[in-house]
Amino acid sequence: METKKGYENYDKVHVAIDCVIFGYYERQLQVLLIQRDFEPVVGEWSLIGGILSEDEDLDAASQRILKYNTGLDNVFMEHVHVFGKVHRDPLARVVSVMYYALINPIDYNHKLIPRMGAKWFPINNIPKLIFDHEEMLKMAFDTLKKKITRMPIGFELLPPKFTMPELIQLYEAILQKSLDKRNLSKKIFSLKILRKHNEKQFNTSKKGAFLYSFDKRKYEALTKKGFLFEI
Amino acid sequence: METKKGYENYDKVHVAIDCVIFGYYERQLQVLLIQRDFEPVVGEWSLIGGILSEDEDLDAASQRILKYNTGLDNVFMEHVHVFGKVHRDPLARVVSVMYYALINPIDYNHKLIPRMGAKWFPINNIPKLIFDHEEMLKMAFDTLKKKITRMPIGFELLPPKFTMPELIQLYEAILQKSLDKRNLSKKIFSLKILRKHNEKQFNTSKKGAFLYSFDKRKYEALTKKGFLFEI
DNA sequence: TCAAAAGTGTTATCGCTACACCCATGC
DNA sequence: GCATGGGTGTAGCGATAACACTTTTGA
Repeated sequence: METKKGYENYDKVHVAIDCVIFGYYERQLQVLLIQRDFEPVVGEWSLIGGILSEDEDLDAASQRILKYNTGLDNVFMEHVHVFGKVHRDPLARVVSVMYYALINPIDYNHKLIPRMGAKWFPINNIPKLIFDHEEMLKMAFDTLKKKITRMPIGFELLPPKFTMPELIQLYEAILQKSLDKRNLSKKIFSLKILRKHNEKQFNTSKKGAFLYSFDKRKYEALTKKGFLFEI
Repeated sequence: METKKGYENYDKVHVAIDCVIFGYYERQLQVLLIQRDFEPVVGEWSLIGGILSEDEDLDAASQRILKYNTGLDNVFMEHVHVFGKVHRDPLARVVSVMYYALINPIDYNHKLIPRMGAKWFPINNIPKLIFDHEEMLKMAFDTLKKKITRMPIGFELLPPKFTMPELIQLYEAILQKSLDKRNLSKKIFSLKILRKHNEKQFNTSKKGAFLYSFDKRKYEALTKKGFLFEI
């Protein structure tokens, strides 16, 4: 800390939290965005964000901001990067801590209260964003893609019960390429983190597809061992 | 940003940069630490750190802090995580942005000016550290281990010319296990990012080992393609 | 009976791992 | 000539990727 007694002579800055909130519905990966209602960029779209309070843990702030904007808590959320250019926000010096979050549609259909014009946009049709938010989104999306090829975090984006074709379609939506359903389902099954139910879903086919749910305990046992796979 | 005009009503906090600086000498991975000279933890060891100025880019601050403490610039440095618990520093509210840096011994032997009792510690013999710095170090070390199994960043820790046995020994020091020299050298050679020199180094053997240097251009071409390998 | 999606196994290839001997040199 | 570390090739195995047909059922 160089050669000072305490921090009185050092600057303070605003610390923002910006969240790239991913959701999955209509067979597309979507991102929740909000329309700014204050200067200098009224009406433009931005990531969901907020400012850290002095008496608030950083992780608590990210949960608070997510809850305020979506009504959800206990959401999968992970820090990705920090953005700290001096003039990245023209209003003030703001260092932004960027997270991404994964939300599943059942939860948000029931509980989500979109505030201040929050709206879902498909990942391939994102409007112009303020500041460096496009860079943030790109980085978060890259992180999600990289991560999902190594760990089965996709479940966070699906409802509690889902079918194998849905899971595969989700992976295709995220990785933006088609995947071999035999190989992928084999790989997922081999992890033994799914519980098969004796129900079928008939939304998309006459034959119907079996429903599965995600066994969080087995999953956590795996990740503790540092288990990885690759698509 | 919730529903405010500007940021006047929001808190500001100190933003610190803390660097886990890795070096490699005496066949061991080492970490540069510093002895605090101010309250409340005078005499205890800490990571190299400093406070962000209001008119300074975050990345510039990390470079400044590294240069101030080691005399080096143009160093490989990467953000890992942010630590933001309210009371992590008992003196003040400080959000800390943690980086790790890789330094090679030729550079620091020539230029390093250890300040304020900065000292290298072998990774397996780290003293008690202040605040959450042990957690930071653990996370940085884990990140380094994970990263080096996928990308050949090890060169950053070696002098410009190095031998294959040195490179292998470095990997063993980082991953803390012995590796098959045939398989590892094969893998490195297959990347074609090394230039072989017509000189040998006789430090450690009578036969002598060929010197190589790292072809940064070819390496960057690879990483742009997102190339990965695994040890 | 046809259309549309679900479900399921096998084979070939590739990459990784494991493993041991000769080489060059200084002493 | 011997001790020391440097340098190199191969074979077996496991994992991945490629690939197509049968099942179910509603219309």
